[in-house]
Amino acid sequence: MVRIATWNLNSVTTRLPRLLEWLEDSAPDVLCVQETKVAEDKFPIDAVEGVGYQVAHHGQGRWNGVAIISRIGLTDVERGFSGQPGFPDDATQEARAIGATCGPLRIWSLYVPNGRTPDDPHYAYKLRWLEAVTTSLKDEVSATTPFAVVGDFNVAPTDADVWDPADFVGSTHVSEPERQAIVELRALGLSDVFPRALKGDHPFTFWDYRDGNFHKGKGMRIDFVLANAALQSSVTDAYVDRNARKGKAPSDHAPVVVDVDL
DNA sequence: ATGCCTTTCCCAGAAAGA
Repeated sequence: MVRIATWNLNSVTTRLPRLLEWLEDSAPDVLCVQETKVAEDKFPIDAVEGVGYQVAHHGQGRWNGVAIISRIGLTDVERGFSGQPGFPDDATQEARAIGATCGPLRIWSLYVPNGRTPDDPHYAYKLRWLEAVTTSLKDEVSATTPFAVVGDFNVAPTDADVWDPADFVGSTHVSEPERQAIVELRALGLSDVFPRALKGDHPFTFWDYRDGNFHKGKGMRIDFVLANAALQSSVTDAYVDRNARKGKAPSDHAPVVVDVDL
């Protein structure tokens, strides 16, 4: 069994104790993380290596930052992808994508731009970014090698992926162009590995810190695992670990866990 | 209960998140 997971940490520095605890408790073989919020060389690699993992990090100072944490090998690391747009211009690149080979698996950890509001330049950037990552990955998705694109996509693929669609009219994350961009990404031959919810009917992965949204069940499913046929056919279980959203100083995202029998 | 926002810059308050 190989356990794959993705988790937006909202600062690896602040979340380090919880990250180490979660690695020990959940024992993923490969964990992709987002929003490390530290410079490339400031990731707490020693601490993570201390619990038996290798780390590849693509970071920048204050925002963004993605990493792959693996205990089944970590080779052929790629930081960013060819044709990756930047913001506010392409000369200003952000650390939002890292790819690696972990044992039998090729995997990418993505942190898709937020978009802010539909009339914000950041929204157009988000759509360009999704189109570009799709183009870039086209040649890498093979039917036979297990392959996954995981992370924080900042898109709720359907109305069932937000607590109340009425609250999202005119917002980002649910607009048709964003959802279509995810459809196009899946059209490379990737399927959305739909997780079990550990509580309730919706496997939400994000709850805003504000207004007690977690307490009120106001979540969104914006983090997911897209798997090619070779990986999808091997899935034995998938769930959102909402317990990781509880307690003191949690991230605002919960990990998505996928077990495969390769 | 799962609890009213949190993190970064850095030391004050703005920017960002989604």
